[in-house]
Amino acid sequence: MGEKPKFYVTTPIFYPNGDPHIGHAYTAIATDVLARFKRLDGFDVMFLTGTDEHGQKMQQTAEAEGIETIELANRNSATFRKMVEMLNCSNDDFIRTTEERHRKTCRELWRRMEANGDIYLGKYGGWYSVRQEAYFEESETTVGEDGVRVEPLGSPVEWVEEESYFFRLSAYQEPLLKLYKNHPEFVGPETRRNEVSSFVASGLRDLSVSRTTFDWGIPVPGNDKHVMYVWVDALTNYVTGTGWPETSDLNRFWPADVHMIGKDIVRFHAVYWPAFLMSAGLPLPKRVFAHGFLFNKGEKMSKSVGNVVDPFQMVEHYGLDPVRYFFMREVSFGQDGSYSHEAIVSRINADLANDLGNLAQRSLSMVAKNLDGRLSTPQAFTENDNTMLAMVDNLLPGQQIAMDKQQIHLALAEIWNVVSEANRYFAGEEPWALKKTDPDRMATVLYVTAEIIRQVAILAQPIMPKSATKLLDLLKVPDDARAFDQLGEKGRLSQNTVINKPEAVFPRYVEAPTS
RNA sequence: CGCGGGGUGGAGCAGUCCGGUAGCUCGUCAGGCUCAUAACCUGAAGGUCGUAGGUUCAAAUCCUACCCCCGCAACCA
Repeated sequence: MGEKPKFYVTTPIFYPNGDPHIGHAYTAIATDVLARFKRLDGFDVMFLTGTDEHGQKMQQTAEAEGIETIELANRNSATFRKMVEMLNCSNDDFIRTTEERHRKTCRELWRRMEANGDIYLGKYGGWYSVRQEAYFEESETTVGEDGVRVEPLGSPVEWVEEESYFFRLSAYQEPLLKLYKNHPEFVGPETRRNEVSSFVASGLRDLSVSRTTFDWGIPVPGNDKHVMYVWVDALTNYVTGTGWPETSDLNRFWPADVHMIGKDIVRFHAVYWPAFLMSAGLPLPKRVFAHGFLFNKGEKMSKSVGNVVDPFQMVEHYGLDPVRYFFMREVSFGQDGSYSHEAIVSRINADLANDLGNLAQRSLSMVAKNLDGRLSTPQAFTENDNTMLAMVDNLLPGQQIAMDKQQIHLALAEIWNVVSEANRYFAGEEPWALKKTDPDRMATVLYVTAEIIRQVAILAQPIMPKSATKLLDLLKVPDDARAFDQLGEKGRLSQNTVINKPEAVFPRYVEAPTS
């Protein structure tokens, strides 16, 4: 037997300056879906997530709360970890940038970049916004009537000069452009690649990569006055996860196959990160995929508008699998999307309860009532049966293609297309009428339907692990027969499987009385 | 002249690169079925594809101008 191909996928590490919001959950769910899909598809998978705990904002927040920064980090990191668990993410590790292993990796990466001549000491001066944690060009700032100079978003800026190490980003313009050209799949979706590539083409300035104005970070090797710029620190986590520079059996996972990110941090992942890696002489990730933002009824969520949705509450309210399904199905992955109570309820009831849930219920309950739960095919398949079966049997290749391009919504649409077809098939065959006229034919129709449910459930596992498991349990599919190699004819439900009376797997969402 | 995305039946979207009967989901209306989670199936109504020009035998699709909406503008998924 051959070695399994490896697949390494990551979420961005979350900045635990505050509580997790729906966007964090969205990224985590999507990444989990990919990881689970690949595992079921026979890959040796590593899925990493975690928290990015350094930087001035963390230090300031802690000061404001009157606690040690590490206490804040511990507390908030734990909340993010809880969120990931609550979402039933199958991450293999949860990294914290305050861990010793990460410090080691960062410092080694820095040394490599330095040894390669890409790090030099200089002076950085500019209009600095504490709130944005960023410098601005003087031309970007304006002086208000109160005499206070502010950046475009309105936070006050002050003139700051500090000694800083710089990374010779300018030297990587050509290599980066070549990367985008030779590996167009490096950044997805395409619109993001165009953005990145035109940004790089417009010229790159060297990047300030250290700070002396605070100390909550990883010290620069050989100069303790400086701590590393948070993005050098944060991005490196992906390598830390594979044990580098120590020799480890995890080393095999680098380079990452996909970095899943939100569109706001494309530049860091698609420009800075590959540049850092080239400098340090490490292989580059295969792909960076940026998804869009989620809007609450079309409005950007923000604390001031008060439409921020807490993922814990959302899942509490609708249930985890419905939420996972909703986000993966509703929005074209990669584009911005919108969510609302109405849209969620509609998806839950139409797709889950009515289409898939009810298909299982209507067919399996007939098996329980009329066949003592026994699945069998007393007759040869008709043309209809074969057409229907062929449709499910052939789902996998399309799923693989869609998932490799992170087109999760398309993968789901294809599955549900089969579910709809199965409902049509069922209605057309009228097994309830066959009960009286041709019981053998009825049994065959029910078997075919059960077989469709089996395969749909197997394919739905990445999206809705718990619910899909329930369906497979109902069908008495053995635990070791639930991977994708069991799809198609090979894994057909065994004759004379005896199932129990089915229970509803996807209940309808019923609006609570408003009073 | 900052950059980008978008304006398609009541709602949300696909189609636009590679012109040629305008498609999907939800909703609405009518019918069917009764196995099932008041679910399922069939059919129908409903769009001058933002506006105005142009190219063409033919434009949602290409070109020009304009209007409107929404994001972003070096560190918030």
